[in-house]
Amino acid sequence: MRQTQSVRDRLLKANIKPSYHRVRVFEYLMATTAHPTAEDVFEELVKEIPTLSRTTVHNTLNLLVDAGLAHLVTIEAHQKRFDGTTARHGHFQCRQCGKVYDFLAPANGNDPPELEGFLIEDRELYFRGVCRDCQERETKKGGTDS
Amino acid sequence: MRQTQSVRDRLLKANIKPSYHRVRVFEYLMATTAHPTAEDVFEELVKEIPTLSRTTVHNTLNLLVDAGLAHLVTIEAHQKRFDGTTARHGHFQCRQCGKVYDFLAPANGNDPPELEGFLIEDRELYFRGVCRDCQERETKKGGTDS
DNA sequence: TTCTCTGCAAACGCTTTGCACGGAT
DNA sequence: ATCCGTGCAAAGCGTTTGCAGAGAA
Repeated sequence: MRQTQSVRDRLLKANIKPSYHRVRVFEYLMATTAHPTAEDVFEELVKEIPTLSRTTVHNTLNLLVDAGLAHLVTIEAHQKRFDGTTARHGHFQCRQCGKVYDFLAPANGNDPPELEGFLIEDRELYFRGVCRDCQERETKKGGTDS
Repeated sequence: MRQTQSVRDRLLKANIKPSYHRVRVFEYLMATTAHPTAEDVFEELVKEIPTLSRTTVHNTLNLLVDAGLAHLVTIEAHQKRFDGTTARHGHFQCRQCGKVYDFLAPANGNDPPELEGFLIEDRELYFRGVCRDCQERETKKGGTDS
């Protein structure tokens, strides 16, 4: 419950009233590494909060992103994914299984010279390809594709 | 017109029949640095090809991306942007004016160790913040926000 | 003739908006 | 009594799909 307390404080600092729903959404987001979509968050939380609505989840997630408390992951074009981690890191999405992996961003702090004078607030590194599991699956199958 | 020729060749190599529409879409994509959306491409090309339809533009852009001839830029969640450049580079989007800037990716060839064994086919670097122009605009205004 | 590119219109999926209810202060 | 978080339903927006017509080989 003390985590809840710190969550409340962080919301308060961001001028977001820490209602029960908002606290739960924020907690869930920080606890998971699955880069959930708004729908994912809703489906998980509605189990324990049956009256929860999608609108509230959307509202809350947008509030969190606007306040800088959550990250927007746009590695897929048709939907928003959210990330409660504020640490700088990247995402890899496998084009076969669709899974999104986290990785720590390489520690090359230097930003490109073209962006001198730009205020950089957010850095996202997106890699796409085929994950190890899917490659092994391919290898096992060999040329069995007829 | 010789560029058209090379465009045709590249399409042919990718097993895409170089129809007139497809050639024009691909040419346009390679000529611009504006990271157009499908709608942008449509609105530009429909001026010279009045019978062009959005469906064809979408189809063609998806073909190009699947063939690796174009890049999908998902820096915004609600729409797809396309990029005809195959060179490794990054994008910066200003949260005030919405403009997307290109920059050459920093030459940090080393990929994160967590992704060892992963087949990395595509690397995208997305920065968000406030561009120089918008910062200057803010500075000029000072506290004039009423 | 056959193949497939094209285009219209409708369907689709996710997000946002409008509005009214209800709890908290 | 006022404020504002909440939830339902509908609208919105860009993308995809189904199907029929036209053009190329």
